[in-house]
Amino acid sequence: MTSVEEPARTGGRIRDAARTRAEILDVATKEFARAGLAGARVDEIAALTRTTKRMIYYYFGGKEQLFTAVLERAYSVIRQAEQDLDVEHLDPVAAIRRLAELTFDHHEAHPDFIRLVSIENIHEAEHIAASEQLGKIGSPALEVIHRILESGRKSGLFTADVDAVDLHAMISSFCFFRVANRHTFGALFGRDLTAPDQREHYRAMLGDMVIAYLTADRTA
Amino acid sequence: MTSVEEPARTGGRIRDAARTRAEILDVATKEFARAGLAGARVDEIAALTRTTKRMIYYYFGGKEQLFTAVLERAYSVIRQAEQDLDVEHLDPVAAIRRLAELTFDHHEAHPDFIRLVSIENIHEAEHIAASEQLGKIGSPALEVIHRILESGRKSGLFTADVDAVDLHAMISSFCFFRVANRHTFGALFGRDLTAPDQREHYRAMLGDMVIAYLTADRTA
DNA sequence: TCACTAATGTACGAACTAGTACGTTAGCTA
DNA sequence: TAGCTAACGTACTAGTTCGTACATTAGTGA
Repeated sequence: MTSVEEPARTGGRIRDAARTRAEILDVATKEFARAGLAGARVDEIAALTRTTKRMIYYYFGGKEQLFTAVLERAYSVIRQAEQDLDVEHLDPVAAIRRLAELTFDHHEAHPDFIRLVSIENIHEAEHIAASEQLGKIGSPALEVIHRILESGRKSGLFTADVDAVDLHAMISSFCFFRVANRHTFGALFGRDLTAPDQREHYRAMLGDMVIAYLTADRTA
Repeated sequence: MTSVEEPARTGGRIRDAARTRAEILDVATKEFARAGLAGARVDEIAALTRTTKRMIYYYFGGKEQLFTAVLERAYSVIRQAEQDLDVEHLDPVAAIRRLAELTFDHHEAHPDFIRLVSIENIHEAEHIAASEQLGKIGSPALEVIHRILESGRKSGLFTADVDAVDLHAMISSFCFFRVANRHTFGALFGRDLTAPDQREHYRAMLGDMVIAYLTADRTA
């Protein structure tokens, strides 16, 4: 998610509002993810950019607004990935599995996003609530899930009476926990949930779990 | 988890090491859960007790050690609940469901514990790692799960080739996410995962999910 | 009952930290 | 090319925050 590419610096002061803003966001993302909202230091964020603290206040207004901007950009990444997903050509079982894997892959690839969301939950989602961009926009994945569920039930494949939001929660919980809680889980049980050689194991486990739930024999 | 009962104060200074220590722990638990390690204030914790900041340093040494002590006590609660669980008389399916419900109930009843664990993960479990009491002690639930899985597989009921730690992760992820991420989930999707009238719905969903996974038809 | 120590209280300081007042300049536009 | 403004830098402050030096006393054991 690094947005700043060119370190082009010719000597004198360079002016590039977009680049300065993006660089602050990049650094702030790492810093907030590392230390939390209260733990992150505005001075430290500024020091890690090419510019000064003054610019953080100039572009974002303050520490909290900067955090909100960081969150907004982090959420836009997964939303884009969900939007780019194409599962219309797949059968319901394969489609759900594909969608679950998308969440699995995204969360694994973006641990900073996971940390930011954890931190935002400590703050009871007040920044999301205050954000025009993030408030109750839902997720592109929800509509996709909804359509797959419809089709799966119609064909008799899916027996579960579950709605899209709950299924999304089920998928997210597994993917989120695996990344977010890997430290305490590893420290307590001696197992690294994100060990590379176990990746396929957990990826398959997620799919198996969701499909088993959706297709379970419910005649008993 | 409140340990301090008697506010007995006769006028002069009262000395009760155990009570003072416990009161600090009670207040610190709430404060750390509310604001995180960096966000919590030692002065604020002290102000909410009957004693002074000096006592925090006297009994715990510092802010970080106090946080570790808070974590240790919080973990001891769920460990005790797991130890008290008796599922030996149940069939494997009922036993697993009962165990999952125990985690579900505990996490719902102890949101502060969930927040503390989230916070500890932001700090990459460094306090657990440094704690003699918490380092790799595992969980009483693991042995229970192990025995149930053995028995379920032997009887042919369970088809899944899963080990106790992974199943524990599956159960925990659902229960943990539901409480830890309820704020962002609610803000984004407009659904309160911890709404009291949905409690039984999610409790059943967890059990259905785990049992479906364990008993799925894997002949195909 | 006397002395000793664990337990407690007070007051303070050094370092940090978010935010801002004020000054400067690059680069665009008329 | 003159001047205007968005973009940027410096230096500072008011308030906070962790931690501690020092003083005090309740309760216990000899």
